[in-house]
Amino acid sequence: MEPVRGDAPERSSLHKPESDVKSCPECGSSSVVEDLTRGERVCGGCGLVLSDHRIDTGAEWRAFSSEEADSRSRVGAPMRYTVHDKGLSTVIDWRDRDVSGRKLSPTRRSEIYRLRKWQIRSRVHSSMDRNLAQALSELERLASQLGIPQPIRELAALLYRKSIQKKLVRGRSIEAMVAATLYAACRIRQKPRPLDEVADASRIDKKKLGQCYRLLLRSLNVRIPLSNPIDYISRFASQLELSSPVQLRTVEILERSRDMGLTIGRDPLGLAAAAIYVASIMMDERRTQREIAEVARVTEVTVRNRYKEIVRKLGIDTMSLV
DNA sequence: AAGACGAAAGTGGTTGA
DNA sequence: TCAACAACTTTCGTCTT
Repeated sequence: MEPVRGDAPERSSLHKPESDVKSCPECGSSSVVEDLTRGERVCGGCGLVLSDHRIDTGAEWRAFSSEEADSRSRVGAPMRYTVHDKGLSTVIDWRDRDVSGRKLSPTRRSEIYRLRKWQIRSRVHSSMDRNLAQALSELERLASQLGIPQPIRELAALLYRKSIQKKLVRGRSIEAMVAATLYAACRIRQKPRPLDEVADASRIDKKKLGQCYRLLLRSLNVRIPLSNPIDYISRFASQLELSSPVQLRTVEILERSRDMGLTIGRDPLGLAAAAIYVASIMMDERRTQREIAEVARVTEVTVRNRYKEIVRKLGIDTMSLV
């Protein structure tokens, strides 16, 4: 397989273990081999692929000798959108000496002094950068509270930069726009979080957040498809401590429901919740409507309505459920 | 007593005149 | 800009396990 570079969306697969596993779930071996050229992490014991589609952070060129490697290498930290100057800063330090340690001439010295002054001013003192610096720290706070991985944070930061350029932030709270970009980034990467969850973690109410999110979609011309209920399953299932057979059955139910046209115009969260409810009963790991409604952030009524439809249309025997 | 059920009224967003 | 509309929520009384 070709290594994946750039920001190719990673498709979540139910059985793919999280990428930061320390030991192999299959044989227990703790030797994990990174195969960067193939973008995979492989168990050294049994060869099980622990995660694939990893982003290759290595160089995009090949070198055939160490001299060639040296000459081609470009030094510096990787560019990041979550640092307000993209991490590309070169800082002029305070010593009045050049690289070889000699004292600078007076004219050179005043020149350096001037450069340093303007570097400091231009970095933090322009209003856009001040806004950005504040927004990015809020982004970090929010993202870590929600447990959102770095690549998604980077995407959110990129979206925020774009919305500053489009002057979307003016007249709106920074927090609201940050929350909206984070919510959007999660959905783009197919790891959606309920809007309520993001709203709770920030100090923004759901309504404002929704407004900012829609504004973002319209102004940046990004087309984000409806979230897929399946993308919620593994998170909800683990919150409810449901086994993986239940998750599998849930996915099955969702796929059949989609084929029967039960999903159009329905809230993906409600569908996910209802499918989990049905599957949990079928697999004899019953959870109450209330418990499920709570993690999916919908009401019991919605769970009920969806699950009734599913049972009726898919011809699931109600008796076998009880 | 907890969970499930379903009716009725309220909410916020979308659509189309 | 406004009304109709679909989906979801809130609330509440009743039935079931």
